Amino acid sequence: MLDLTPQNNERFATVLSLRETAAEEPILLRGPGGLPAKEASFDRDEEIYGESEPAEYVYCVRRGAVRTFKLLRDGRRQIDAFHLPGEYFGLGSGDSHLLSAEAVVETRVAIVKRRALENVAAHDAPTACALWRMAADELRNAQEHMLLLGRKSAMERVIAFLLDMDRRLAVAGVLALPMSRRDIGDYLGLTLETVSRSLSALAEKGALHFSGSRHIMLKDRIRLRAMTE
Amino acid sequence: MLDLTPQNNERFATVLSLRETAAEEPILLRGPGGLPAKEASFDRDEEIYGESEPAEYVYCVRRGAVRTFKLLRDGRRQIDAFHLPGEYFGLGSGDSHLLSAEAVVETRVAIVKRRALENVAAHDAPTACALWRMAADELRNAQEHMLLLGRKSAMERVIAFLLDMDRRLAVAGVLALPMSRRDIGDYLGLTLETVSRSLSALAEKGALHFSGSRHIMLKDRIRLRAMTE
DNA sequence: CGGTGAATTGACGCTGCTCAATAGCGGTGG
DNA sequence: CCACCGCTATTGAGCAGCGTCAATTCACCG
Repeated sequence: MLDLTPQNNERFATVLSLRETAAEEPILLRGPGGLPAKEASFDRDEEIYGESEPAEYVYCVRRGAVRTFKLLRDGRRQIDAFHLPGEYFGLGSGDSHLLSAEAVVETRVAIVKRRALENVAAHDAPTACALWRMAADELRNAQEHMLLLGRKSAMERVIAFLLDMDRRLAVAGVLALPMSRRDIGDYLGLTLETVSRSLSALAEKGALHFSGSRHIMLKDRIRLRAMTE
Repeated sequence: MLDLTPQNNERFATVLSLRETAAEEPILLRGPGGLPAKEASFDRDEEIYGESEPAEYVYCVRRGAVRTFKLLRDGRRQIDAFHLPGEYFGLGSGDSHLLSAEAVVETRVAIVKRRALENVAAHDAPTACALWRMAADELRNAQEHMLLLGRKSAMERVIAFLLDMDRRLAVAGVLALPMSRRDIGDYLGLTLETVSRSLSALAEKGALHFSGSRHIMLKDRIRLRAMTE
């Protein structure tokens, strides 16, 4: 399961931030207090950690994709974020995790011991500031997502999702989605059928093209953006 | 509007944290780096700051209540939090606010210059850690709220809201809500009519008693709690 | 190819929204 | 002290958007 073999000596320094504004962000774990990162691999749908488990590690996605989510007793699921290569997860400030995390596809992550990180932060202000910023960035995403979940229509939600994924992982204008329609629905507060119908309607209108159900090319991003704000 | 008259020399030190677990939390702005706090008052429905305004201050509620929210162009509103006495708001890590803030009722807040706070955090690890924790606490609230907005029924949302408010501001078992049904609806992703109907249904079943539409006494909190999880 | 899980599509129903009328509450002034 | 007024909350009727259930169809991978 957890493959903790020391893989190399590279540090988190090469992995800059939660977002592609990487270069300007504070660099977690570099410098004198920098911590050595190990790596671990997870299969598709494999659990990385469970809600309310003690939080032993902090993670950074290298390859693949991770979903973090909460469950209700009857099985309803809310995915609160997808974490893509270069993004951190698992760094709330409490002792135990508040969410569960699973690999969406075959995934490799860098890990660092949480306690070590906290020890550094406790007397190194720049590291602590970096943690603050990263938490604040996640908070901003959560706030935007609450607006989506509380007040947007199904079509608006799906368009917002497509634009976000397009920005974060499109290569040469093509979006290769790692997650299923069910995952998307559980992220957007919809059913998988509603997601599918919305995507079909957009394709029908020529707003996007499919090449296989998980490969999407958006047409006219400007107009799409105007439909979610 | 902003009454920045130095009111007294007390410091944020007396205001402990975002939550009632105050005593155990790190104390923002105490000690050598502690910053002097001024105070300001706002009328009911008065704007405290607007979305995308430069973030000049960080706030702590003294008396009253504050709502922070986002708007869509057509007027749809999502309130992402109510801030009650003792709670901080306005401390994302960016240069400009991500939300608007308004006083729900006549409200008094303590304020501190954001730049001064950042200057302290930049070389004082404990202060930076306190900021990290506060952002992480807000993030936890946001994650719980996403589950509510994405996956809970109207009745479950209203019950969750009542239990949360009961915990945070009930005195002698009675909840005196400062906000309108519309505010509650915009917080829960519902209309004011649905909120009203849910409350009436709960009163009908004897799960709560009204004494005036904004004074509520919950009956059997245990059973109510079982209805939201 | 063939099999299996994912995605699409259709029919129908329910939850919560919209629009509208009424009732209640709190403040104000005669 | 009570009558009035404006705002807030309640309640009702009808409807629509999205969920549910079910049947195909599609894509991926051996």
